[in-house]
Amino acid sequence: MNTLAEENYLKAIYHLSLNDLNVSTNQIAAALCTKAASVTDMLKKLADKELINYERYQGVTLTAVGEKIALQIIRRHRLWEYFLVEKLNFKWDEVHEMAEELEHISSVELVDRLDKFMDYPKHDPHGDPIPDRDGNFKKHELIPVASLKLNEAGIISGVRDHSPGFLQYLDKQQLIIGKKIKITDIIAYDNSMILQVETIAIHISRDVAKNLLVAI
Amino acid sequence: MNTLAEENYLKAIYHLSLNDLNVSTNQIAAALCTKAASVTDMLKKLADKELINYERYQGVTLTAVGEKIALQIIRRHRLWEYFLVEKLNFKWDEVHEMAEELEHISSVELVDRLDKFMDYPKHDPHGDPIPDRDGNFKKHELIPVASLKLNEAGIISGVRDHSPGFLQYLDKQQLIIGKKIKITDIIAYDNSMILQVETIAIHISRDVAKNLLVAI
DNA sequence: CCAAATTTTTAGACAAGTCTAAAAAAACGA
DNA sequence: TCGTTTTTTTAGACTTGTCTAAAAATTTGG
Ligand SMILES: [Mn+2]
Ligand SMILES: [Mn+2]
Ligand SMILES: [Mn+2]
Ligand SMILES: [Mn+2]
Repeated sequence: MNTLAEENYLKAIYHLSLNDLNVSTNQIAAALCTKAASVTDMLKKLADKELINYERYQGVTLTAVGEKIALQIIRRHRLWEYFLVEKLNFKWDEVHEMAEELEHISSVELVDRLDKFMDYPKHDPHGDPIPDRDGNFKKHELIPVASLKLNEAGIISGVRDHSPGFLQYLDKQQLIIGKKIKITDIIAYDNSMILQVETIAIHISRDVAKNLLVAI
Repeated sequence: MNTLAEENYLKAIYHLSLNDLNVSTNQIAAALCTKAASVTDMLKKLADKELINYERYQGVTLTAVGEKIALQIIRRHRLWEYFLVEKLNFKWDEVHEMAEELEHISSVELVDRLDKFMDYPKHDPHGDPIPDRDGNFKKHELIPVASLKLNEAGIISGVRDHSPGFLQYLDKQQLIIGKKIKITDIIAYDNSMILQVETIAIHISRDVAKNLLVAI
């Protein structure tokens, strides 16, 4: 239906739209590791297909149709990640690149059966919500650990940084999705924090605290 | 590593090599639904990469490296087909097109884990052998039902025609992989046959008998 | 064995997606 | 406000893979 390149553009625009209402050419180029000139070319094609709203120099938004397609691709990506972790026993830092390929497998029936096979998971291994076949999902309100106050508690529910390095670090520290944490100290000097996780105390930097998300 | 188009050419050449030692340009064009001129172009590229042995007008054979790649793709195709049937409950006539896409997912680790997850199946849903990670497989000697004589028996173990229509027909007639059959009559007029399958007698045409394979 | 039919290759073109370099528009800032 | 910087678009080129039409090589059969 759409080419692999088109799907990647739509997905990138969707993700960027979560932070900025209007997405710029340069933002897209950075997200896809391509050049602004290439992006402009593709934006014209996507606009012709009415998947995005685009006026020269004005940035873009997804149309309803474009957003629906983006959500289908994100659904596939997250379901495959869940499959790789839960069924094939990959670690959560190993699955993204494979999912980047698998998300382009086109069969709708396949992804629906995969969803059923895994009993309709609501979140991927990184805590991100999995849209249902109609593109609907509940966006849970998560906050960074960095914004918790002393003695406040939360349940680890997501990450802002999806890089393997960060995920591996969290794994090693036992900072895993679902675990309950509590802020037992905040070091004023560098804003680093000490968390109580089950019976252990863990010291994390401000950078880590900003990229680790909890539900409260 | 190799492009999608290159992988499809190598796979096609491999399959055609099973019937003819030297594979012709036109055979490849027919197999891939493309034109002879396009095939010639691609053969030059594959020869440059030393994946095929090619001299103008002489047809092609796979090099050892080319064959290894072809077998990896066939391994992926058949493992995914097995997954789709055994885990996602697709029917054997529904899986080929999806496997045509899935076979190009590049991760070696993924396919090895999938293999393990399914407990190392030896044959795909159509009875075709699944190469192991090194490309090795046992080629069982199958013969068409058409070459059986009166009162000879065999176990349904494969098909020569993989089209959905043929597979659906076999399903409906209960002519399923693993079932034991015995020739109880051969009608001289049109060479059609009557098979005993468990408690029922089934009348099949010569065409069907030629495309249904048994182990004896 | 040679003319005709068939197969294969070459030549030239096109679409998708990318790039660099340069021009145009927009945004910034003194 | 107006010159400078940044962003975006255009222009032109390249790669991959495809096509049609025509030329060249091979095969076939009388
Ligand atoms: Mn991912
Ligand atoms: Mn994820
Ligand atoms: Mn198949
Ligand atoms: Mn098969």
